[in-house]
Amino acid sequence: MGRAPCCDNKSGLKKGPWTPEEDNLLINYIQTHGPGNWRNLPKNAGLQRCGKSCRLRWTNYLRPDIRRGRFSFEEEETIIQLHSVLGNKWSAIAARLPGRTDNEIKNYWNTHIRKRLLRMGIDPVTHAPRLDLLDMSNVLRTALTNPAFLNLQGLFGAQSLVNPELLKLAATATLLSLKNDNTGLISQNPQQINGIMNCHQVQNQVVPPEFTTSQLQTPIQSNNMAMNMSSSSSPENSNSINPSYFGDGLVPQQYQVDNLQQNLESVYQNMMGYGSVLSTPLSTPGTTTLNSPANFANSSAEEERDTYCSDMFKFEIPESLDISDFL
DNA sequence: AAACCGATCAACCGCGACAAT
DNA sequence: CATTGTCGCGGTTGATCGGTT
Repeated sequence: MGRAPCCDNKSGLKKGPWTPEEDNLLINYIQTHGPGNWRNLPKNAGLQRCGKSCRLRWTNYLRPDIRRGRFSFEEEETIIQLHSVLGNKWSAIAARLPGRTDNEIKNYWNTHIRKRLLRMGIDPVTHAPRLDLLDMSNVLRTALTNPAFLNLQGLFGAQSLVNPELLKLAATATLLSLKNDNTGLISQNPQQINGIMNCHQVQNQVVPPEFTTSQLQTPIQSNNMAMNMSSSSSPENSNSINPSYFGDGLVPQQYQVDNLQQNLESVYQNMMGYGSVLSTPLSTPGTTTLNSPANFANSSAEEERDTYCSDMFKFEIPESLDISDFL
């Protein structure tokens, strides 16, 4: 089955990095005879290499039309767009990027673009949002406990990649969690929380009146629960939410926080459309936790490209979630 | 100064596709 | 049709380098 390896560890065949002398031999031979017949080329050119190694060296490094240097924004955008369509078809992608080799693109993807997409919450395999609700809650919690860290306008702001629905669910879950914890963080940080809940409203200018159940096919829908939390809370019970939160009032009088949190997760999974990213088999394993505090603290020059790339992954569902009365 | 660590990228390896015989 | 040989692709490795401790 198949063929015998081209480079069968024959004695005398060199491996490893190419020397300038070897490069010159290969270049001179190909300039004279042209590429092709890679199996016989090294013998004819006087190289102690296998044909495969020669072909690789030529196509990936010595070819005169190879374009060296940093990838431009346009090239990077092209790579991402093509990858979303073609997947790991590096040669097909390279065919659309003059002067770039498949190996170069593959390396650049794995060392730069892939990491950037992960940092942006985009699964580099599926090109779909990869938001971990629980991690999001951790981020928000960290923001509340460390206001100096809080730059949510930038975090979720004008170039946000995060589905605003999802963001608000995460924020809500966090707030509910904090409320449940009786940490006092909510009452201590009303401005920050308002910032969390309103930051997307600011950026989108257009804000639908409420988060309607028609947008969600979720367990919450069966409870007739809308996510509009603009009504007043039930001060007498810190673990309950006033029924008026849930829209048409067909919900139980006391909707426990635990149930709401469960439903939030269900909403999240349904909104994502392809199951939870917590368990999606297509998600890249071993990846950096999305939007972890460390990642934000370590913003670097590459963040410029985060902004640049973000337009390709924007969502279009601006919503607000007024929780002012909930505080 | 040395050790360590992560990032980068050239090069290798195995395999599938396909052409030639 | 089966076998063999070549090419090219995609995944992976490992050497090197720069930054950090």
